[in-house]
Amino acid sequence: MTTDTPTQQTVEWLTAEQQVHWRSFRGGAARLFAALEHELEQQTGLSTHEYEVLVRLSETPDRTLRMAQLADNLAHSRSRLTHTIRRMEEQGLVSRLPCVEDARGVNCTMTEKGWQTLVAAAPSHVQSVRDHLVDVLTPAQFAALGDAMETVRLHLTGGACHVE
Amino acid sequence: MTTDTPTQQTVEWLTAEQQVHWRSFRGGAARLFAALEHELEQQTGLSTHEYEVLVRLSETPDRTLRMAQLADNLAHSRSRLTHTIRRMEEQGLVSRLPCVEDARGVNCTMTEKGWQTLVAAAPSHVQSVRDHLVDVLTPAQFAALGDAMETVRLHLTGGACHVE
DNA sequence: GGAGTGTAGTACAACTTTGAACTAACAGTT
DNA sequence: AACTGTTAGTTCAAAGTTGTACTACACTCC
Repeated sequence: MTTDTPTQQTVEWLTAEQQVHWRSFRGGAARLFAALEHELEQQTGLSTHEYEVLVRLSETPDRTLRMAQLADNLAHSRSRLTHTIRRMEEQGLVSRLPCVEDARGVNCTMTEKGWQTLVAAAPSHVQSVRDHLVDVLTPAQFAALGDAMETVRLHLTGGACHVE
Repeated sequence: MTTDTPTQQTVEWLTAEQQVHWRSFRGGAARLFAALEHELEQQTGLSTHEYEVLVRLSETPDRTLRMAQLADNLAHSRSRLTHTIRRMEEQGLVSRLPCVEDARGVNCTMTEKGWQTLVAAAPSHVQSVRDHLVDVLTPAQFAALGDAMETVRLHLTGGACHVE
């Protein structure tokens, strides 16, 4: 959009250059995530959300996380996570158990099938990430991308939530 | 996930450093887009998709685009765009007219109300983008981000679709 | 030990997105 | 003109997502 709105008070518009960068970012990210989603779905039947759930669980000592931790890590709403985990439970990838320390809580554990599914899916997903992102950029570019987005993330989460 | 899969053939895993960058990127981008979506929704009632539709239309001489062009620009599926435009038409933001040159086609035009809606929404959205992205980074960082994602985008679209 | 407040997770209903199937129209061939 | 293949856009049903409301438990502090 290019317009002069003379009555605007304090908004500082983006420069033409900034607009170009912003669009590249938005468009590139959207297409990248869509491509990764599609390839993972085709090759393994998993959505990237399900894949990420498995990854998080796989990184804990007992392959278990509380629902809320999982939701925070993934930046998903509680409601959305409940649905995702229910579906994954139906597929036998995870199982839910009441939490002993806090009777309100629910522990979500990765099953052996979930683990096998992740091990089977990881190579092709990693390859996709390489193909469309990592290997397309120079190492310095990729590092700069990561650093910049880490700054953005920290700013958004108020410095908390170092996990994701 | 950290595992050694001895039987894997040719997959090159990400280094620890690359994994960190990849997660920062994924997590930062997800949170950023979610935040922008929320703020735009709260402040104007528009979704970012609807906003983007209006932006694209506003940039053409006659505030009109074919459905397919719109879908390509936004990297949305045809089906999704049909739904979005139907909803926007119900709100009076756009209108659809059969295309004269190609009787299969449909021209989507921005109404005056659509234009006014965009003009009213733009300042706060621009401010959000500044607050959470542009002003959080150094100009060099932001430019590098844009350049990197442009490279990613071009790679994904095979160099075509310069518009987005 | 009971009231009030906050947190964990689920259920529900409305809405959005997806992918496949479908209709209509163009374009090239013979 | 009929035949084939392609493109434009919509429709349909299934699946996913959202926000709110709800239940259950925990924490505090009087």
